Amino acid sequence: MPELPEVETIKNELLPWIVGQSFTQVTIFDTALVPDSSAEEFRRKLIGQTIQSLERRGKYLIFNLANQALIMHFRMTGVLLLNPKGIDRYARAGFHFSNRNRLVFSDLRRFGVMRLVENVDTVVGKLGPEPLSESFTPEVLARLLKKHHLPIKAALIDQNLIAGIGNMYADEALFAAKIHPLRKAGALSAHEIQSLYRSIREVLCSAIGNKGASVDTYVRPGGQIGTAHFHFQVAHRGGEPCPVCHTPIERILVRNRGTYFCPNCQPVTTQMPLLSP
DNA sequence: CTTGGGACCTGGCTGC
DNA sequence: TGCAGCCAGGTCCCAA
Repeated sequence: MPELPEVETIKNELLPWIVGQSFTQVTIFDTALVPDSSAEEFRRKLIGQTIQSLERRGKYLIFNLANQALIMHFRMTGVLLLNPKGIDRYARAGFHFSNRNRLVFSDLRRFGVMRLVENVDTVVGKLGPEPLSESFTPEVLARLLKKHHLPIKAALIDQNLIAGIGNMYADEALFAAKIHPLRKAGALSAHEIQSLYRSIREVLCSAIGNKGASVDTYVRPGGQIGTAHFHFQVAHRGGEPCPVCHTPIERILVRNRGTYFCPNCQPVTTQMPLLSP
């Protein structure tokens, strides 16, 4: 499932191929992909436009055009393939560019969405801060979590609080910070928030370094897998021994989302600091 | 306002 | 062997 590291990888690897190019041909195979307009209108508006720049905001990929932006969201199973050999059965849209490169949006579960907007804020305006930006500090994180009573796991994946963290990286960050996923967001200590802040940034940076996690259908634009999932400590590892203490990793539901954690390393209650004898 | 739960979608897996 | 039923999860929508 493309979360921040996966979309960041897609952006980075696509950038040299399509920035400065214009759309010469657009084909929509699945009209559900463009909920805001007809396929024909979408096609007509896009053809001839030049891509000025490519950026990521949260889990959104933004193609900046002259006076508009094409915004894609991959949801769970969407992928962008650069010059694929053939068209697979899950292809939802195809793009041709002036330099003869092709891009195919493929999406098994059909949750992915593309929008063409004048103002990107109509789509990404309510997103919380970018966790890897300079302006995201432990103080900002503390302020965001302060007044909330929801489980910290639910807070981390709420895009309006912090942008880009999804189910698997939330579990990884909480494990690294030794925080139980059901702890109340507003009840974390200053020390725990410091630790969580560092863990979020380390987990995301490391995943970007590994070009994302290919746990579902995610592959990079060239078709190669990302390797971040090989380094997962708890995510999708229910029943396996914790890499730190060997306690079996548990799976619970938090807000109806599968949540993996180590019951020993991430205790429900805050541990009192040990006093030396 | 905040929080929680279901819907959407389809392939893969489990169990009868 | 066949197939019903459940599960995966990002976001939207609605209810409490």
